[in-house]
Amino acid sequence: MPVQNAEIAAMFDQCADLLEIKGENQFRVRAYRKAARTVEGLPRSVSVMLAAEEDLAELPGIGKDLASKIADIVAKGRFGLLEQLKKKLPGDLGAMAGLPGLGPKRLKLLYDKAKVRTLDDLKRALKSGKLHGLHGFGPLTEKKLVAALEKPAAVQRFRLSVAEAEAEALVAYLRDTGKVVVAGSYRRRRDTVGDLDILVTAKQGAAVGDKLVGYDNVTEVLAHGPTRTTVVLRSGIQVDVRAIPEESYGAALLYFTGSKAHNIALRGRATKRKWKLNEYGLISGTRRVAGATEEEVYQRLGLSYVPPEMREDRGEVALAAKGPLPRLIEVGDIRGDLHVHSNWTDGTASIAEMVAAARARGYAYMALTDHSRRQAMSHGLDPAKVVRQGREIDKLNDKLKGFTVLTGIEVDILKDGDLDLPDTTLAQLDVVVASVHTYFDLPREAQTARIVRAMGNPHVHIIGHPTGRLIGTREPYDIDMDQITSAARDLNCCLEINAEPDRLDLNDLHAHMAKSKGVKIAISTDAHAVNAFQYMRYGIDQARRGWLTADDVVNTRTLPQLRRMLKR
DNA sequence: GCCGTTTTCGGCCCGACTGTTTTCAGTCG
Repeated sequence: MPVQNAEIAAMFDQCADLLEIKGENQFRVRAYRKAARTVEGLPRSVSVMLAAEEDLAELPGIGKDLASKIADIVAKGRFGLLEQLKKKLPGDLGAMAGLPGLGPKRLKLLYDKAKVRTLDDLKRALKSGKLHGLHGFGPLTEKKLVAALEKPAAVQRFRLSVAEAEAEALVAYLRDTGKVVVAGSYRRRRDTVGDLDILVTAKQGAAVGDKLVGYDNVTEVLAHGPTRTTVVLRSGIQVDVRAIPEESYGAALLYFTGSKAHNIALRGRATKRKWKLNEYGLISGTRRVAGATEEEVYQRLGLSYVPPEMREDRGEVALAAKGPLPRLIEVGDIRGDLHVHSNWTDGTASIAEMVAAARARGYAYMALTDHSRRQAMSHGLDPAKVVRQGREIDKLNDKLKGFTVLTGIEVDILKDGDLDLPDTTLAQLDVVVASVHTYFDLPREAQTARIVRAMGNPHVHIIGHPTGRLIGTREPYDIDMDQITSAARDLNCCLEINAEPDRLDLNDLHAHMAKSKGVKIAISTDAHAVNAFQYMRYGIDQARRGWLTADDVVNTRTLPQLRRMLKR
């Protein structure tokens, strides 16, 4: 099985950790980390790129040496340097590196002076008092380590929609301290958020932190200084609040929005101009060149404005240096929803109610795509029921002015890639979404072949939630997205960005991969209730993170255009 | 280990907070 980009990235990250503990040149360490991010963010797998004889050394942060190391990993499936490092530094240093207060320096000290190599070693050393007197290990550090070992901090990320609820409440609470904005991965609209980074422009910086510490939901205060305060809320989410002066608003927003890699790229450009970029502004000597707005900072760095969703150091800085970036898709570009359920199967509302909700959003059309018969639990439709539902839709359409209900189905993809309804039934429908709902654990080749086979059916227009993941509860099934997107392009089949906040599937990287091959995307809510149409914006978020424009998305089209595009 | 409209060598993002020191290193984001 070809080596995955994510595996290579993980190897480079581990390598960086070990090199750092070993005390290697920090820039060499950083080079491995940067390369890991580059490989991880590629729209195509390096195995495929190598097979096409592409030069990996042209990728940002990857030079001759790392390119040959990647080629080696792909060829052998193993990474020699990492194996050597592991031999030199046996144990479970990765797990220990996750503990608060343990960075490379203290880890090395533990390793060399106290022979601590695993979490169990550390527990014993703490208990026996072996660490007393070890440089940098005072009573408080020891206490924190003991606490962390007893109750390991759940390294959890929160779904964007969950983080949103917390963020909105906090913003309201802090509003009277100044201008409040949520930055970080939340503003970049990542599908999950690790912590909330909140920025407040306030004259009295300390007052903001004080107010945060007094928030009802705070269970722990991790840091509390004059300009920066960090707390943990009852839900477990960590909140960082930073107070900054008005004239630094733009620079601070930029800095706090990240990503870290994007910031580093920007700072590199500043350095080249003999400037310095920090959260207070773009600074030349002691003079502030820019800082009040983000636009101003980008402009002075010779860049066009980069929307937060693109700030991942995936090539957007180079693109912004060439000229204006393409206008990313917006919620207002959407003219209809192509994946909607009703109470004919597992939805909670009638077709007419769903239509009313779709019209209220200003849509021109909606495809009703209830489940097929295999979904017995949700009363999936058999061929006869499909016909009956079609008649009801016809009647409804006769009465509707300026809105069209498209007939459709979300048909199950069976184990071998066959579909759950006969072609004669599918041929009668306007929109056929084909989805996997069973056999999630097939091996990669079989799972991929199954979906490609379904796409090969000329009646299928869209593959629904292509990876099947449920964020935080179910891993995506094992498929080769490179193959899937190539097949989608060759077979002229659309892929879905399912906007349901638990799914967000395709994710941003996959959406970008699809776009880069010219595959058309449908952004759909999979609405099972009238209020679920509002999830569209989460789908738009991920589409923007995948650099999609309105042109890449089929349901930005007028109905006649859409009909033409879906034809196969 | 990467990279170059100042450079193929000598740089490499930057500041806040904490705990351990006794003026600062380490960690973190």
